[in-house]
Amino acid sequence: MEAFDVTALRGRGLRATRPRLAVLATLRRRPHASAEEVVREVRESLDAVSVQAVYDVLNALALSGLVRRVDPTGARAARYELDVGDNHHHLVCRGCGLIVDVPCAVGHAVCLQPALDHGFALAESEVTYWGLCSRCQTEATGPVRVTASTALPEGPA
Amino acid sequence: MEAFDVTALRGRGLRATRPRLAVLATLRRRPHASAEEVVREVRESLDAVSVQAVYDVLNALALSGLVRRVDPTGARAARYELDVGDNHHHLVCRGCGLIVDVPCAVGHAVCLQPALDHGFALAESEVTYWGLCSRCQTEATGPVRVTASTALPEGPA
DNA sequence: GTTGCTGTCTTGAACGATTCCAGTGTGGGG
DNA sequence: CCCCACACTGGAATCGTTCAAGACAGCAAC
Repeated sequence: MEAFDVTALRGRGLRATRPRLAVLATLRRRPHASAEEVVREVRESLDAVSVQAVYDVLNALALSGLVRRVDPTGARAARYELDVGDNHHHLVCRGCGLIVDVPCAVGHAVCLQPALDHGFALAESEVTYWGLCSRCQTEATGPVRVTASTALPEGPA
Repeated sequence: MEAFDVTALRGRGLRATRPRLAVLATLRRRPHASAEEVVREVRESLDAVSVQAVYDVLNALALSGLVRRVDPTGARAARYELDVGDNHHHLVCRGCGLIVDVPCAVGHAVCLQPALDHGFALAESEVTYWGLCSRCQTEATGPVRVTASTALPEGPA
């Protein structure tokens, strides 16, 4: 695991430093961690790591494609996950902010091709499903954080 | 237009105030405006409107479903648009941040249903297409703001 | 038209996530 | 093993957004 990360980093021309390896290990353990969570977790294995170092590491890893940055509309802080290259999508709970991975719904490129491309060179498409997780459904008292448009009754999306 | 907005506001139990009407007019003229742009534009028709008033208005309108808040991963500031209820998607330029509306690509509910719902009660799905707009494709010198994962070669999304 | 209540706007300050800067250190190719 | 470019540290700044308290103004009732 360690060795794997070391080669992954070197393969992209990045040095294999302790903070970087710790960040990768953290994201493997906890996908969708916020920068703050990463800092907390990394500090449990390494004595002193600055917040800025973590941001720097996350940016460097995101730039090199090892890490994917996700920030759902309305979330306070960005989340990070290892970029495993499967281009999965996310299911986000409007109640508690829980993020769950879901594989591509359809298995073909239909989601990648918008009806009109307006002259864009398309690189990627990203799908976010919004809803309420099972726990927030039962606890109607959960913190409700309505951020964007309200519920959609049915139909095409 | 004015009258239409007035009834729309009152219909949701909101007062029809000048700042609110001005914000709605601004968003009709410029979809995907940031809060700052809205402030600037609104101040051209109204003498004095505070930044906080605009944020308050945008939040109130978003909560009532008249306005949709969009913030693409990596964007500094959130964007706002009138919620016309057609649940369209967005095409975002990685170069300059330009946002363009696209109708739902497929016209059926395939995008709304992830393969696994993990017990979630789904409310909505949101698709963001990433790429380079035609201008940024020609100007290779444009500001490149890589934020999340890097380009995806092909295949399912 | 006037009055009064309540929801809105204003001013001013705070907050949290992220970034910038300058200096120190350390990984790893030579 | 040595050196230096790349990484990390600490501190401060920035930027979008929100909070709080008080002044103001829609609009419903009279």
